[in-house]
Amino acid sequence: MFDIANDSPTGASLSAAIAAQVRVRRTQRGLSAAELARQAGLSKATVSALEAGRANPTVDTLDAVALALRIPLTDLLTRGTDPGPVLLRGTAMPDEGPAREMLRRIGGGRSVELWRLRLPPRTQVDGVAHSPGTTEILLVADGSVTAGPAAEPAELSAGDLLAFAGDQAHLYRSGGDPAEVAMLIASPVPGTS
Amino acid sequence: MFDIANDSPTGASLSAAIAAQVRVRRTQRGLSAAELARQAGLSKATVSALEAGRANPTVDTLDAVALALRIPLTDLLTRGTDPGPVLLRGTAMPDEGPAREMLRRIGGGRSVELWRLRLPPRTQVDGVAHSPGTTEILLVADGSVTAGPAAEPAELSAGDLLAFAGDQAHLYRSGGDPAEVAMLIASPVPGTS
DNA sequence: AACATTCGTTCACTATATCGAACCACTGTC
DNA sequence: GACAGTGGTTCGATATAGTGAACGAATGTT
Repeated sequence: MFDIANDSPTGASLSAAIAAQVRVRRTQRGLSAAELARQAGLSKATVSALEAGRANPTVDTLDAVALALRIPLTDLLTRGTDPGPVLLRGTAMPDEGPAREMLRRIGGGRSVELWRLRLPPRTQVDGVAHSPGTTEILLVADGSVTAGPAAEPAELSAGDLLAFAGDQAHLYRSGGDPAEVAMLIASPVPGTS
Repeated sequence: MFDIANDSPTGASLSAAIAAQVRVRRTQRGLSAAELARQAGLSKATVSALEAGRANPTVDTLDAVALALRIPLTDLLTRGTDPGPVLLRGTAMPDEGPAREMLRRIGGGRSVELWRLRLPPRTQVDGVAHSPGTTEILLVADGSVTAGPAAEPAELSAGDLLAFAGDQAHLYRSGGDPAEVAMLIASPVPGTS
């Protein structure tokens, strides 16, 4: 069965992520912790605990911090994601009721390209390795293809979905029939870091 | 001057926004408040207060709720819904040779989520309006669906691709057969400008 | 040198977010 | 009817997030 990777593993790592975010964005802005506390209308103790990762702040305090840092609230909650490939077969979902499940979130600062790839029978296309951090997502619309990292390609048929890191050698190869694939390339924008 | 538009106008409305989000996403998932509390490991009182908009939850509780709802934590904090319809219909590819064609490029500074949506026959799911600037891309893997902006949905069948602005009311509705849709949500990261 | 600021942490106290239980409304089921 | 189960709200009790003050350490000022 498919264990869909949720990027929220533990609550503990959440406060750690918040701590890192706050500290980074604060120093980026050239603020001292005391000054941040002042501008946010919080006590120094709160900010100190926040950045030490031993806090479980309320949304109000987080909002105050975000406002003082001039960043959107959600930016403080982005956790580091370093996923492996996601392979989703056509029948992976449970049977009952309507279902909507997130398979993967790709961090901010991305440029997204949407491609459509058509392969005549028995054709192979070698994908160029993109810049580090690039994620490719394939959705097989018709036919069947062998695609993915060159080291470990996957057999896909219509309805299958594959997400993998695009910063390595990869390929798309059709079988006996023509194949159509929707491809999405999410690459990091070089400037945001 | 550049006052970075924080999507948190007032601190008070924040809890209201969270309340609305939680309630909508919960009913969408067909959960009762009691069941949500159970799955999230919270007390019914907490969930009740949350949905009543008279709570200032900690990130841990919010995270628990988001996890139980199978949605990213930040989705509970998004607020503001603006229109701006854009529709792109993926049609047939040319016939000869291998082809790789870029259909659309979405500007940088995006966060990308990959979802899978499964619809039993004759089922409608109302999509929650995402933050402004969000783009949704649907690829119908199986069956046929009527999807898109609520004001102007499109008829899609297997292999069809639809991209539209997700920051408005939208829907996914299946016909007589069950449908499977891969859904991609590209949302702007407001910190980058 | 002594003094004044500012920074960041730690501590007891207060405010409050969460819990557990009680409660009422509603829906079956016998 | 009585009864058991679920859903949602309200209310004290409790755990804890936040505060305010004190502290040592740096740094600058006279």
